[in-house]
Amino acid sequence: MSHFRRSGAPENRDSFSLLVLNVSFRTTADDLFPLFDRYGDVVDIFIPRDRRTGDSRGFAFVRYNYEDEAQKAVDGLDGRKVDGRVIMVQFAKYGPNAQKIHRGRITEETPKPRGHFRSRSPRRRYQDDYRDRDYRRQSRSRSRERYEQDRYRGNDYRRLSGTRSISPDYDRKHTRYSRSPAHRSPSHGKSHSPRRAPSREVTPSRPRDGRSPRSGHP
DNA sequence: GTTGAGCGTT
Repeated sequence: MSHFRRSGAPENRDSFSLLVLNVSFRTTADDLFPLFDRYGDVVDIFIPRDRRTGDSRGFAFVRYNYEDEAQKAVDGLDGRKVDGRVIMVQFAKYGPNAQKIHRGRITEETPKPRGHFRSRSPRRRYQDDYRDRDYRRQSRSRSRERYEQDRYRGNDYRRLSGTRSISPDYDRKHTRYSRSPAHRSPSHGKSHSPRRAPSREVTPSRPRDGRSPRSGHP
């Protein structure tokens, strides 16, 4: 049978995705590739990462062309120790594979009893927030090839987040005011008051200013 | 430097 396998084949909707859980936060796709590739042809490996920190979330997705290979990987890599942590490999349930998800609820064939859904993680909540308003800024000029290369090549996703500061304004202000002691007397900070003479003798015992000594405080 | 149930992107 000369049947060339092509992406999107009717036999396989897209590809069988495997969900790898319990993986270390430092584990990258490159680390999982050689492990999963040994059991079959890995189409692609994707590891969801946080957009803020850029760190992995602790799980990865591995795509196989055939279910046989995927099953083999599950049986061989499930329970295997990777990066010092025991990973759990199982078939992905949700995602592009299902393609029939309705707001977290699977409207497609659900092998699981209805009425019961696993609760979501609190970490996913913030992701939904920025995800609705940040994806639009992404440039579509990128090609898929470039994405793959970047993904496999970029082992240092966290490096970019390392140069991040708490706040750009904070640094500027801090540098500006760093020249003079920030902890000054409260009266100096309110020297803007016209009724008081700045940079002068602060001795209240001098009525020469024509000001009462008690006018310093309400 | 940290954490640990879960289901994903161009």
